[in-house]
Parts: sequence; C-alpha cells; structure tokens
Amino acid sequence: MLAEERQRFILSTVNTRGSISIAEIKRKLKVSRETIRRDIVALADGQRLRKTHGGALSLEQSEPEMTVRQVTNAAGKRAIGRLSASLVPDGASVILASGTTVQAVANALMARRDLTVFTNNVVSCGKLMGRNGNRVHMLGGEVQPINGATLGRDTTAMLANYFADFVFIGAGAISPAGWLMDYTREEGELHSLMLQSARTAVVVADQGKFGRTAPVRVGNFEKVTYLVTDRKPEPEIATALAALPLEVLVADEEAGG
Amino acid sequence: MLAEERQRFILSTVNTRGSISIAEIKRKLKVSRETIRRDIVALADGQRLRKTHGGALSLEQSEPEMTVRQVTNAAGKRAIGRLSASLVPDGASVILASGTTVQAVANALMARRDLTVFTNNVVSCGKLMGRNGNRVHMLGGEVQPINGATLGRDTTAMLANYFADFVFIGAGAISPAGWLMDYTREEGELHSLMLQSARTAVVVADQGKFGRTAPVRVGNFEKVTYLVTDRKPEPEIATALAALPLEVLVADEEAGG
DNA sequence: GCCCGGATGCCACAAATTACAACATAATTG
DNA sequence: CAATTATGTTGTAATTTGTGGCATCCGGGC
Repeated sequence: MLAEERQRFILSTVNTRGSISIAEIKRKLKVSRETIRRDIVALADGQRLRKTHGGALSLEQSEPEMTVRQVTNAAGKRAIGRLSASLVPDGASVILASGTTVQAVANALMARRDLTVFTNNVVSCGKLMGRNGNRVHMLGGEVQPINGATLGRDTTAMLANYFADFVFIGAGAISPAGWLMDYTREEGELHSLMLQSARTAVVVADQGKFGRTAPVRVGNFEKVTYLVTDRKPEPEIATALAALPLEVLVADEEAGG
Repeated sequence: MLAEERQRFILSTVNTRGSISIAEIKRKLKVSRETIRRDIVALADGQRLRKTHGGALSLEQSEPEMTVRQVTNAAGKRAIGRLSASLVPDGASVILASGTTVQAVANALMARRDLTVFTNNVVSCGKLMGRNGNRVHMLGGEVQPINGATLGRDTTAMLANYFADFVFIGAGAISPAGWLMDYTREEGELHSLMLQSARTAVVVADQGKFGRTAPVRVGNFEKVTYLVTDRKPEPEIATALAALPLEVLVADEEAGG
C-alpha cells in the first residue's frame, strides 16, 4: 500500500469520525506503528489533522467550539451585560443581535422571567429558551459559522414583522467621528433595521471598539437610546456622541453580581 | 479511546445535561475511576467545568435540556441515519426537520461536503454548520424548548421560498391504516409543507413509531419517495403502505461503519 | 451528636502504552 | 549499481493508565 493511500485513509477516517487511534490503523493497514506515526506527523505538519497521544483528531470539530471561543475583555463585557440587563423588566420583549458583547447581555438576562426574545444568534437562543417561561423566536437565515448568527434576506424579512420593547446590538467599531460601524454590509443592514424595531434601542460596545473604524456605516444610530460601555469614551468621541440623542452608560466591573 | 475524546465526551455531557457522575462515565467508557478523575481535574483546571464529589457540574448555569432527552433505540436510529445519508451525495441541498431520528440523519450527514442545508432544528444546525464547506440555513420561528425546533408561521413562510434535492422528516406515529401522524397541528403542517419542498422526500421512523396513532394526520404522504426504518413493518401496515408510491428501506444495525 | 458502611478523593507506585531517535533493511529510482 | 527514500526494528525516555492503600466525606440510623 502506498504512503499516499495510507494517509488518505487516515485523513478520511479522522474527518468522518472525528478521531482515530494508531492501534486501530495498525490493525486495519498492517503496517508498523512507526510508519503510521510518521504519516500522522506529516499530516499534522500540513495542518490536515491534529496529532495527539496515541492517535489523531480532526481539526474541524466545530461542535461546541462556538461557545468556547475566547472572549477578550470578558470582565468588561460581563459588566456591560449586567448593566444592560438591568434596563429590562420581567415580561419584556427583547431583540438580541449577535456578537460576544450581546451574548453577555443574554447571559445577564437569564435571571429575567417571561421574556419574549427575538434573536439571530444561536447561542443566545440556547441560553434563554426553555427558561423562566421565556419564549424565544429565532430569526431565520443563513448561519455564519464564525459566530453562529443568521444573516441575510430571510433574517430581515422575519424581523420586519416584529416590534419589541428593547433591542440590543453590538458594534464592529465606533469611529472617532461617532459613527456606528460594522464589518459587513449585511450585518450593518440587519443592525440598522433592528434599531428601528424596538421602542428602546441599546448599543453595547466595550472599550476596544472605540476610536476604530470598520468598512460599513450603520444607519439609524440616532434611534439609539443608550450606549452601554465599560469605560468612559475619549473626549473626542464623547463630543461626537453628545450630538446624538443617546445616553452613555458606563458599567462598573466591580458592581452587581 | 483517546484521552481528548474522553474529555470531550465528559464536557459535552456535562454541558448538555448540567452534570455527570464518575460512576456513569465509568460505565459508559470502561476506564478506571482514577483516569476519569484525572480527566475531570484537567478539565476543571482549564475552567471548562466544576469538579464535585463523585462527578462534575457545568459552569454555564443554563444550557438547554434539549439534548437531555434519552434517545430510545439509539442503535436503530443510527442505522436509519446511515442508510438515509447514503442517499445524499456531496453538494446536495437538504431539508432537515426536527426529531431525534432526523438528528441521526444529520449525524450521518456530517461526512458529506458542500451541502446546502435548511433546518428548523437548532441541534442539526450546530452539527452541520462550519463543516466541510456546508452552508446551513436556519428556518426562523418560535423555538420549542422541548426539542430545539422552530415552528410557526415564520418557519413555513421562510420554507416556502426554498426547494431542495432532499427532505428528511420524522414521524410522530405511523397508524395501522398507514397514515403519517404528528402530535401537534403546527408540526404536522410544517412536515406537510416540507414534503412538497424537495424533489426526493424521505420519512424516517424507527420501529417504535409503527402501529401507533397521534392526534394530527400529516398530508402529502403520497409525495414521499422513501420510508426508512429499522425493522420490517407488520403485514397490516405494510399492506397499507403498499398502496402508496413509496419504497420502504430497512436499515441494518450491523451494516456500515 | 455519634457511629458506621459505603462511596469517593488522593497519593504513590507499578504496568502498559506511546513517543522519539538511531540504526538496519527493503524498495524505488536514475 | 549507487543513491535515495520509505519502512521496519530496536532501545530508551516520557506519558498515560491501572491498582491498592488509606484518608475523607456523605448519608442514614440511633
């Protein structure tokens, strides 16, 4: 059996089943352990799989990684989530966008009861559904593997049928000129639509978002009631924001529980 | 079984069900108590779960009980999933309904590439997205906490825009008269609509579904091309099914890998 | 509160498995 | 045939897992 055949066998097994042990390959292919180990090393070198003690694992183990993804400035986002959630009473209707900061809001909202939730984020959906009498509506659309959020025409079409008490959206960036910005046009359009789909619109953005830019300017920023962050913005941005009818709320990491 | 696989098993069980006991892992994985304890210590070190007396708890104080439900006849459903997935080539478009048997199909479809998937099931969505170049579209609607499936007018409205190569739906029951039945009207209507939204319609139903009844009769059963099950139906039902233009496929638990 | 049996935690050591490197042998190529 | 590459073998170090002993914790009965 040729080396390439062996490696193809290993790779396909790993990819269909998620893992393989060296002992198993040895049984099936009748070659020495060392040869297999070398094959695995070669495949791992080419980033086709991940080598482990006694075997190999698939790289595309996309199942629970979504929720595991490292969150930068987790403490700040948790604080933002707590403060944001404190605006929402039991029984309210809430639209939740995607993004890790908004997920922090979803986390904090787990303490509320009888919410009606609309979200395009699979993770927030999982957190709030079946809990405390909440009703969760998932916005349809194509799911982005990166963040587990739906996007596209289906999403906006469904959203257009609803109007909630609150909407929480994140920001790709908040530019020095005080513009709300996102990285893709689709996301920006969804956020823009969301902002006019609730009585009280809230943008959550941790300190890292300020003073940066992103390719797409999001409309309807003037519809926003609160901007929740975890540090007072720089004077330049603060001035720009002062021109808007929004109130900036700064969350304290120490406060709350 | 590799160490990382064990740890992944422990973690996913803990996260879907909230807790796990060492005794239970020991029964299922057949490794020593110490090994499990070491796995749990390692996972706890990495802040992935919380160690307790005799087991471990999830950190995320939520997580749906969605997947909690014990799957009855798991082997049969796995076989049905394998056989069903064998109908689907790489690159096809597939509609997946909710239900544990259809989830078995989703599991088996993880080996395919470049699928376009439409599903109203959060679990199937998670399994297939971000994998092998698949594109997954989530059907919007109100999420049922029991099974993580969306349902309602939004779901049907979005589905109406699409037509796929294959559709896989489950069955609440298949009556002695050979009727396809479901437990709620909404689910029945969605299934009925799905059946006419694909070129090849497949109903998957394990042996426990036959000869029972459920409150709602599902229309368009005559649109079904294949009925995949894991045991030959009783003669009475077989006769009733023979009147329909469908082919019954019986999956063998032994076959396949 | 106290005692007790069983389960569990934790430690140290043994056994088994695996990794890695060095070298020998076989296969392939020019 | 020589050179090169691939594979097998062997020996040792490192890692992982199992085992047994003993301390500790838990729940129940008194």
